[in-house]
Amino acid sequence: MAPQQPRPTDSELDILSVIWQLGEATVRQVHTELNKSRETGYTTVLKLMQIMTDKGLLVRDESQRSHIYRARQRETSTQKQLVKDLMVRAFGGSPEKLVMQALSAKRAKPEEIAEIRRMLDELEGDQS
Amino acid sequence: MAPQQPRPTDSELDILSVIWQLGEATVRQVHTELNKSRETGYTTVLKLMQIMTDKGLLVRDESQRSHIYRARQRETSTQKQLVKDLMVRAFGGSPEKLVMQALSAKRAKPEEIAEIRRMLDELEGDQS
DNA sequence: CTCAAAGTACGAAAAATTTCGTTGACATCA
DNA sequence: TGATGTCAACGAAATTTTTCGTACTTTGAG
Repeated sequence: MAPQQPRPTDSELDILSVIWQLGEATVRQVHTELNKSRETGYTTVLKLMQIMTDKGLLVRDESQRSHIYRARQRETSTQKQLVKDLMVRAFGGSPEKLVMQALSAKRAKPEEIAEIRRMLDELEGDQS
Repeated sequence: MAPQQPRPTDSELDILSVIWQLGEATVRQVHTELNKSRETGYTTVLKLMQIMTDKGLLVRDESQRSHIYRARQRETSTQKQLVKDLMVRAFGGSPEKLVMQALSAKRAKPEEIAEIRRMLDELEGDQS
C-alpha cells in the first residue's frame, strides 16, 4: 500500500501493457500473452503481479478462485507519468524536444498528424 | 566494448545529462554538478562512468591525469532511442499517442508549438 | 473418495544496478 | 623532501529487480 504511484519497472510495464489491452486479466491470461513474445515462468508473472498489487499499480478481485487484476490507474495516466518522467530526465523538461524526437523516431500516419494538429490548435486556443 | 548501445539506466542518464550540458567533463565536474540536486559519492560517479565507458556509452580521453569523458552517441541519438523505446513499451508503438500525452503533460510555449507545426508540415511534405 | 490439474503464497536465489571503502599513483606546496 | 590533496582502479557490499522452486489449497473428473 504505497501512497504514491511508483514508476513501473520494465517487467511491470510489460504486464501493464497486457492488462491495458485486455481490460482486466488473470495471471494465466497475462502469462499466456507474454509468452507469445518472450519466455517466462508462470510463477514469475504471478509474483510480479502480487508485488505490483502491493505497490498499488494493480488492484485485485479475489472473489473468484483465479484472481482478476486491473490497473489501478488509467492507461493514459500511467503513460503521462512515464512520458513526463522521460521528458524531465532526458529532455531537460522540454516537451518540444521530446515531441520532435518522437516524430522523427517513427513516422506518424497522415490521420495521426492531423490529430496532433488538432491538439495543437486546442493548446493555442485556451491561452488563459 | 559492447557492439550495441544498451539503453542507459536511470543513474547513467543522470550522468549523460550533465555531459550533454557541458559537452565534455571530468568525473569531478560531473560529481559536482550532480550533487547540486542529489547527494552522491565521488567514487560512485567514477565507477558509474567507468562502467558506462565499458558499455560504450562514453568515450574517455586519458591523455590528462584527470580523464575527460564524452558521450559516444550524440544527444539526439540517445534521446531518439529512449523515446522510441518508451513508444514501443508503453504506447504500443504509436507516435501519436505518445505525442498527445507529452503535450498534455506539460504545456509547450507558443514558439515551440509553432516549431512542432513546422515539423508536421515537413513530415507531410515528403510523402515519397 | 481420490487423483490430477490449476491456482495462490512466499522465501529465496539470481541478476542487474548502485554505492562506497581502500589502495596506490601522481601532483603540489612549503 | 615529505606532507597533503586529487585522482583512477577495483573489489565488494547494498539495493533493486527478476526469476523460480516448493508448499499448500481448491476444483473437477472419474
